[in-house]
Amino acid sequence: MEISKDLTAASSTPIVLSILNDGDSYGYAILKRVRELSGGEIEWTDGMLYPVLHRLERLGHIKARWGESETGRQRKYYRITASGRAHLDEERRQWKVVNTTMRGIWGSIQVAFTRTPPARPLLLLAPQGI
Amino acid sequence: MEISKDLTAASSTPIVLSILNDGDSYGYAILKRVRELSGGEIEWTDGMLYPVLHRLERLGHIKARWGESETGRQRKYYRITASGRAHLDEERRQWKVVNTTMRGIWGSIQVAFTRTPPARPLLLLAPQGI
DNA sequence: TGCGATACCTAGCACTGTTATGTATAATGG
DNA sequence: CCATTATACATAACAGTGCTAGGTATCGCA
Repeated sequence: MEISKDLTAASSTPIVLSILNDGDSYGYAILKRVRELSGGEIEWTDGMLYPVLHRLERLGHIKARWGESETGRQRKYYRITASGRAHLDEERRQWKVVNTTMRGIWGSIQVAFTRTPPARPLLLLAPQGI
Repeated sequence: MEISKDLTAASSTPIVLSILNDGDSYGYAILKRVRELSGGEIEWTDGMLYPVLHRLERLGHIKARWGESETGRQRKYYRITASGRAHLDEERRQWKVVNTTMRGIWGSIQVAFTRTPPARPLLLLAPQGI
């Protein structure tokens, strides 16, 4: 499926950070991982990904190091930083706000399934004050 | 909450089309509706909204007509077109693909909460090897 | 009279994905 | 042995778009 430019722009950073948050990776592998995670629906180009990686590195959200594959190929591995994790958290919060808002407009179907918490939980594992 | 530029760009079109899909409206009212729908989290500026409306009109997704408020103020009302509804459907599909993908990565970070209870929970406070 | 809310509009800036192109190596198939 | 594909990284020019900052105007209220 073709994803619009704007949606790609909005999702590329949190997706890359999320992938790196699961473990170090490199450009080509990230492209394949995105395709895999989306069930083949999202197809990124390398010309779009590399500038994203360079920008994230410039901002200090990820750090690069050169490494070698089993076959001897040079690879540039990226690792998420503490700053990157904080940024990812912020992006996730924003994404959820927007997603919730949009689903609110779309979904007259969606029923809020709020459940009143029990007045007295069966197990008081962490009482306040401790 | 501050929503990033990219996320705003990606969500502005489907949000505007969704609001107009619920009924005709005009610029200033759309701004208030977005704030209301998001629970006050999304604050659009008019300088951002009007170009969006003009673009959607140029693309044929909405149609404008001048009207009058109860007080005699001039208002530019917008109505969604058939083309606009089709575009909205397409945007929703894309949004869902991306959202599902992102939730997939985020979910993998969290610990899976399987129904299978631990064999001896009380005694497994420390993993083997300690 | 002054102020905030209502109601619309636009120019220039900065950022970013797309497209196209370049470089190089390893594996595969004929 | 050679051609093709996959792997692996990089950048320049282009086009689209929100943001900032500014402008115009009416209405209700104190």
